[in-house]
Amino acid sequence: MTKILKVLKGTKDILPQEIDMWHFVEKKADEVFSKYGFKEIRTPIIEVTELFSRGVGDTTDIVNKEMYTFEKSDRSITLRPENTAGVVRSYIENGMSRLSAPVKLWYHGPMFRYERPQAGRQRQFHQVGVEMFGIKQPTADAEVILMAVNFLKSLGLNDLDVEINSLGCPKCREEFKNKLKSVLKPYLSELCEDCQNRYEKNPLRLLDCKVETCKEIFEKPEIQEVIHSDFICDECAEHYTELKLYLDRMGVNYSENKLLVRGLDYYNRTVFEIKSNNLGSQNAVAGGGRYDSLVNQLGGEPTPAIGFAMGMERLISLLPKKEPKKLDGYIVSNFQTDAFLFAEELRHHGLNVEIDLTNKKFTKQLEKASKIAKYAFILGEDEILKHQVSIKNLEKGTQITVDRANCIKMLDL
RNA sequence: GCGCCUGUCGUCAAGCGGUUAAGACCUCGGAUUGUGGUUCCGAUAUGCAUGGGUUCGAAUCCCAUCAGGCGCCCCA
Repeated sequence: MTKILKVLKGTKDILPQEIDMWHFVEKKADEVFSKYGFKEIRTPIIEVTELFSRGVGDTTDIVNKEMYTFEKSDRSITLRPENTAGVVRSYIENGMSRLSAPVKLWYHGPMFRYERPQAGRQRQFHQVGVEMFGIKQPTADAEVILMAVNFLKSLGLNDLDVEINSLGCPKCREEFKNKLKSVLKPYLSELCEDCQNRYEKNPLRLLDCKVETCKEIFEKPEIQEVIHSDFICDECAEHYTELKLYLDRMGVNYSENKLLVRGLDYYNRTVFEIKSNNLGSQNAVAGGGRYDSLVNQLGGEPTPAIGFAMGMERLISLLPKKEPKKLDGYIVSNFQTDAFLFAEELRHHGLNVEIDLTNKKFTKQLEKASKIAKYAFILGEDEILKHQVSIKNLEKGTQITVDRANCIKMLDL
């Protein structure tokens, strides 16, 4: 037997019966984000590898071990693992810094990360996200978080937890890193291998570790003291306080999580995550934050920016299932030419209509109609002779016979 | 990369060393020569992921391979 080919590990077909959910989320994103003045942008799925190693940061797992990278005529090309870097590239390349700030962009599309798939995690997955450029004030942070919450609400997702944190700026972060390193130093040999690595490369991410022995060490009072110390500088603290003030006034429920550290190197100051309790271990539906140095780092004028991304698969898995849409009409007839012509006429008037292509028996055609359509349009011998059509409401079982010419007028049924 | 679990029809499954490999849904055909969605009848796996082994006998036990799922890590 010929071998059956299957989808690649970690990828999935989005089948017709679930496509309505995707359209729903995309439409809501457009609706809600447009209300805040965001415009959609579509950037390529492939970019030069350097964009991600420079943009996302080469100490991150994403860049280190999760990228789909290949060589093509001497260039190293990568399937985008996230879209902030791509949007920033486009912002710079298209001179959007000359536009009046803020520049507000949103996107949706597939991303690729080479990881072991599990619940809520695929190798090809889809994100919907936003980026806002040019505003350094915490009003931008507040608007973006507020919009994220409102978008989720518009989908019917109300009971999600919003967590926020401030990572400070490069200056205060450096100080914090050093403090953390010095207090952890005595325990260095007891930490897990990953943590020992992180200790050198990115101490902030130590706090994310889930290994029990590491967690225990982090519980020690002198370490807790550093973790919970308000290390951020006055300016950063003011920014953070103002953000919280806005969120309070806007009625956004949130909790502060000092351990919330993003795995992407480009974040500074505000970071946030939105989590659900109904997702299993991959419980973040949204993650985002401020990245004030990224534009400059990628060769643009220094431009403050903030954004977030949401996992579409995770969002959709939280939504109630939608019933598949039914066809407006199904033509039931053994006169195929007439059926064709009449179906076309109905289609020209905007209806979704199918006809039987195999000339099945009347009862079979009606049975099919009842399964997939709201109305059966019956064209039998009588109707053909009199230029009529019998319209049967398949839910109620009622039926009327009318002139075919009039039928069009009555189609607001 | 590491741990755990699982592979029986298109789908969901029963099966626990000897069965004709249940059942349900879907699909198709018929009862019903112009009235469906409720009813009734019938069809559909020489086959239990693949390859070895144990046994008189394997879907059932063992090993390997492959595939899928879940968890760690990380993230959306």
